Amino acid sequence: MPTPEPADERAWLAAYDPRAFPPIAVTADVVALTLRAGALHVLLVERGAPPYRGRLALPGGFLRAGQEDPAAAAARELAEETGLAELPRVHLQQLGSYGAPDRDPRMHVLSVAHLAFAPDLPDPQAGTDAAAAAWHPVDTLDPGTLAFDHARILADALDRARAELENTPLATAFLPADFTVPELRAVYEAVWGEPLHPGNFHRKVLSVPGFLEPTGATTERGGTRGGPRARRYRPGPATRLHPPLLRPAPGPARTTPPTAPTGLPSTP
Amino acid sequence: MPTPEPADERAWLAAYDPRAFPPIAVTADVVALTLRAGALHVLLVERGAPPYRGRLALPGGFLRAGQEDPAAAAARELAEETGLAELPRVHLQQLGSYGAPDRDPRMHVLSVAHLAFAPDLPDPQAGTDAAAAAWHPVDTLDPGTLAFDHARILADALDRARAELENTPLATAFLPADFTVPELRAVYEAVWGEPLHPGNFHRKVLSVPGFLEPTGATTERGGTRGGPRARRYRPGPATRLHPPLLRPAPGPARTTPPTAPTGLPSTP
DNA sequence: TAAATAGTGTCTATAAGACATTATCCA
DNA sequence: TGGATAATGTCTTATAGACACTATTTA
Repeated sequence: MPTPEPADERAWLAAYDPRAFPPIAVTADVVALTLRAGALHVLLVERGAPPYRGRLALPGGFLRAGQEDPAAAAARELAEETGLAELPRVHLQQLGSYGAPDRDPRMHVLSVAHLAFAPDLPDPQAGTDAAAAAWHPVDTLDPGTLAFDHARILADALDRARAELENTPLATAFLPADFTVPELRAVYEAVWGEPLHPGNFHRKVLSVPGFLEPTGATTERGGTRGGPRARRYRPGPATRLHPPLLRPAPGPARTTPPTAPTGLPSTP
Repeated sequence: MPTPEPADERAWLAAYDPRAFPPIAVTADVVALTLRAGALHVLLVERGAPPYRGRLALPGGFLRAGQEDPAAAAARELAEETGLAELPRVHLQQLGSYGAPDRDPRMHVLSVAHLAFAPDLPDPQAGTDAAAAAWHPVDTLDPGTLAFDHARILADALDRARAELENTPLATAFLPADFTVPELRAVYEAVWGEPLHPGNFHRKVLSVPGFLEPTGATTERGGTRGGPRARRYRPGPATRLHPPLLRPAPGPARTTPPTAPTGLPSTP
């Protein structure tokens, strides 16, 4: 710790007693993504109090100091907003923290943003705390309507999700405990926003060791418009995909992605 | 940003009055990595006050509430600890936040960890605030000696750095403004901890569009043990490497990496 | 029966890795 | 002159993607 200068007395004191510092509030926010009818949806709440009253925002709330870490707070907030007492098969991971001093007009608030992926979740229950929450399709959503810097957080979350689909078995988090290869392909197509070659995708996902394990069962019926029954699989033990499932090249030479390279805020 | 409604100020102020909640302190910590004599080093400080007095820790400090975001605080702390008034060519990015309630015995402290990469930096100046700071080789460092949960943060940082080398031009952040391909290879070998094939590496990095740009110049002298002069390059405009520079396969089928897939803490 | 789809086969261009070769420079 | 090294070339194997094809099921 730096030696104090006279002008820095308060900082010096705080180095030994953090309680002497002016407070910063800490929240846990959640970008909850799910697939509904083949389209990617995000859970948003309508704010009932200022600031940004009436605007859409990511679900979230303040950490219970001394009681929970950010991940636990995010899980709690998600359960409250969806009205689900228990969160089945929800994959939760940290996205990053957003702490610009003026991002909340009330005071300095640092938000630890999380990503949550889940299979098709029901609509939030009416008549509960979650009454103001609803699933919104991400591709028809106007980012300008979001409160605070939540448009930026959502954009980073989508970037992160798209990137993780390449290197981790994350896509299985959008599906029930067992699923078919075409269903898995639908996840990739919905998140990446582009069609994939059915045949090549099929061969490729099955060639990644530890990604999928056959259950031995097949679907009860064929596709709604015909076709044979598909084999069912469950997620394998792999936590990284080797080799990765790379996205189709977005162009001859893409050199400038829309946001930060890692999906996290960075400074030069 | 729309302005908040000047509604019932006391109502929401009371709801969010920091004194109504047990406070959470926010720090910005930095995992600063540099290459010295071909080996990866991390900047650590010896703590001069409890808790963990005398133990090694990552440099960091409390955020100035209402004045700076985590990235700015991290840059400030790094400058203070290295004794450098200015940080030349330092690449700073957020790693993730660590907020377990008991990670600091004094109170609930949330740490926003950052990664900093820089070319060979000088030793911290004696006689300054940075007197207690020093560079430590990461491969001979005993993680058990680190204070708080900094061993975990360091491990996550190294995982992140190793992964980013595959997909981003991050390696150039360890080198001066212009460099040679063998120097770049030395960065990859030091961070990944394994030798790379010189010929194949050379051809591969030059094949990635936007990664390297020739300056037209060469080194003044050949290698210390002979060999021709090497051509010099500067970083190109690419922010993502297409195709990525994948690490040599760590084994026939690695299914369980040491920590979280993304280098960020996650919960099931 | 017609259409759609699961799953497999085949071919080609490209890339990765092992290895060899040449040219250049230091001691 | 010998040894080390930058840079390039060659060869083999693996992979990605385009496309074709068969089998199965629904309407």
